[in-house]
Amino acid sequence: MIAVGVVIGWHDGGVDVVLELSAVIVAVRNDVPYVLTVQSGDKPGLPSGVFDPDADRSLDQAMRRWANERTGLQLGFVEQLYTFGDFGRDPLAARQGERRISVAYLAFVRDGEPLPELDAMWTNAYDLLPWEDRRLGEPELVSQQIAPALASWVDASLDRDQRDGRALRADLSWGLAGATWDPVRVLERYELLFEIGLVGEAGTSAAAKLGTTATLDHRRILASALGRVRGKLTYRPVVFELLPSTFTLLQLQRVVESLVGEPLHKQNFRRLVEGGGLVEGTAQRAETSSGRPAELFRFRREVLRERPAPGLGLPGRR
Amino acid sequence: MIAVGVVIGWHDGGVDVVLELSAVIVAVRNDVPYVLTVQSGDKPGLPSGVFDPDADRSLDQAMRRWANERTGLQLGFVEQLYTFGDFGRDPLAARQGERRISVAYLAFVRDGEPLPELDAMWTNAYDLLPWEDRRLGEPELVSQQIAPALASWVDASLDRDQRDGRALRADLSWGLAGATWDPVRVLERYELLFEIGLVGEAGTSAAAKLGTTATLDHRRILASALGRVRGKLTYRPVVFELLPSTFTLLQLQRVVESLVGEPLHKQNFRRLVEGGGLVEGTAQRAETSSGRPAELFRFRREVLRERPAPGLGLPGRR
DNA sequence: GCGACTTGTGCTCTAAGTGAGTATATGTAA
DNA sequence: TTACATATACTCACTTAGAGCACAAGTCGC
Repeated sequence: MIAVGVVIGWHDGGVDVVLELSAVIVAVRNDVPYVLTVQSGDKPGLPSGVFDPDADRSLDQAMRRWANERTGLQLGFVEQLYTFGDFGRDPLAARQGERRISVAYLAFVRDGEPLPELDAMWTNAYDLLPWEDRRLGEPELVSQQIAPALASWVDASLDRDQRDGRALRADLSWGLAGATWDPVRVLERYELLFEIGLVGEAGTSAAAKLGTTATLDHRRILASALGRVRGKLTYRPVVFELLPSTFTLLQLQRVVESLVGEPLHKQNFRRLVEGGGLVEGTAQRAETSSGRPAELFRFRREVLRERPAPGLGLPGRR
Repeated sequence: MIAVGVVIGWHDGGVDVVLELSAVIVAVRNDVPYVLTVQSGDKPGLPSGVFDPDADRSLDQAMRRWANERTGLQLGFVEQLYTFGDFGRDPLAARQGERRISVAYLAFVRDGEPLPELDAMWTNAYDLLPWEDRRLGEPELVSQQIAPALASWVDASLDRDQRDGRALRADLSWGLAGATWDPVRVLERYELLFEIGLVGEAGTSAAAKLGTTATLDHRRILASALGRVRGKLTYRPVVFELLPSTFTLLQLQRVVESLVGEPLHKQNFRRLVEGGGLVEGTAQRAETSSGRPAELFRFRREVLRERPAPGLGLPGRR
């Protein structure tokens, strides 16, 4: 038996286990959250590769090195997301008798980083998950396609119990029937769409596939990542890893909005951010095209010392 | 080459990769948070085992099945925690040319579940992490051993920058110098203790080893788990997975306190929990030994529909 | 039966935080 | 100079959180 690449896993009658790393690398530019993707066959996918135990002392380190080698990017914030190991997540590998277990990572790079080489490119995260962008209000595809599909899925229940369960899930994750839309529940929403066959990955040949279909379960991984980012924003000052060292408050707000997918109240956002001690003004002003020029701010590291969970406890919408 | 057990990983000049699962199984009884441990040599460790790709379709499922086979327990809430893969986390395996990657899970079982068979036993989580229990105020070992050790570690810095960095880390994670103690930062605290050699796992032969030493990095895993539990409590109604179907508000409060490691304000706790619609009274009262008998409450499932993040947004201490 | 004690439960008061605006400042472009 | 656009200050009503008082309803010892 000869190892091809790094064959990890060998098991009597059964399948091999291969451990790989996947990365959701995020950058924001012009109010658009981008994810680094590579072309994988005819579909986009996340950069991923087999973990080499000889090269790295830790998974985090493996992540950084490998991302750098592969794309030339210098990662800022890096955090492990989740380990995906469902049977069937990689049918191709399965056919070759492999079980691919993927440790997914979330990473940020600042706008302005050199463009990645190779076949990698930046893809608008909302091309992949269009229903998550509500900055201009609820997108049409929610009311026109998703809501009706959810309704008929609920109706197709076999009994009362199942019906209640389905209705609850649908309402909760999509903020229907009086429930509040929770920006964080990205994964729940994706999984529901998967279940009712509205995304290409589900294998349904229906015409109504929402968003750009990605390889394997990479959109699911992206959904986890987006949910994590949205949650993290509120209790850790991670946005600043996406911004240049100085920025205007509106810039900051736009980046947050692009990630959260909802518009924020400008004055209150400013109050939270300034009052919360997250930023401090430099005396400089930004050069501007129209309107009153804004002051440039910088992140205040000291805030970490003062407050237990210094995030942008998001102000209400609008 | 013959597989012994499940050899996962085979690689030219290098080490094999073995994927395993570890479980932090939590139950609360008599105001004590217990963790299921197995004896591993002379030290306690978390139950863990190699992942068998042939047996299970998903890691979660593998977790449940395997925990049930191994301990006879029926798990309630189950959640993936983190994947640990640092070089050196399992020196024994390393000597045999293996790299053991462990996917750690957090799980709850209700008090009253049959005691596990085999060599498994319930261990007080605060025997392993004694500095995390502040229900009776800050434990002595913090002021007597940890704080001084941290201080001299800070003093031993090479330059100003390092000193500032160390001081910040110490203050933040331990709530010193005006910072607030954050119950969630369990992992940060453990890692700091590890770094300054106050825990047995660090290999230091010093007399001042705090808490019961566990095998490998299992205490680190436990620390992640405890941090996760504490965080989760505030925004998801997970405590109820640890309680019987009906309970008094004080019982509920005690369970929360035991996990959070801090005393809570009784009246405000009640207000939060009742006012937040998390529970509803049954008309029954609990049989009591002394004092006015309390009403029995049950968890209100409907709260999920009403509020976006129904946790016990902990009331202030005391 | 009565008071001491224990636990449960209702309510108040204050400070701080949030949502939603109005008003004013300070720039650019026609 | 006016129209416009953005930045920034400030207000006000309302909700939530921290802290504590007061009273209710049991048990226990005498």
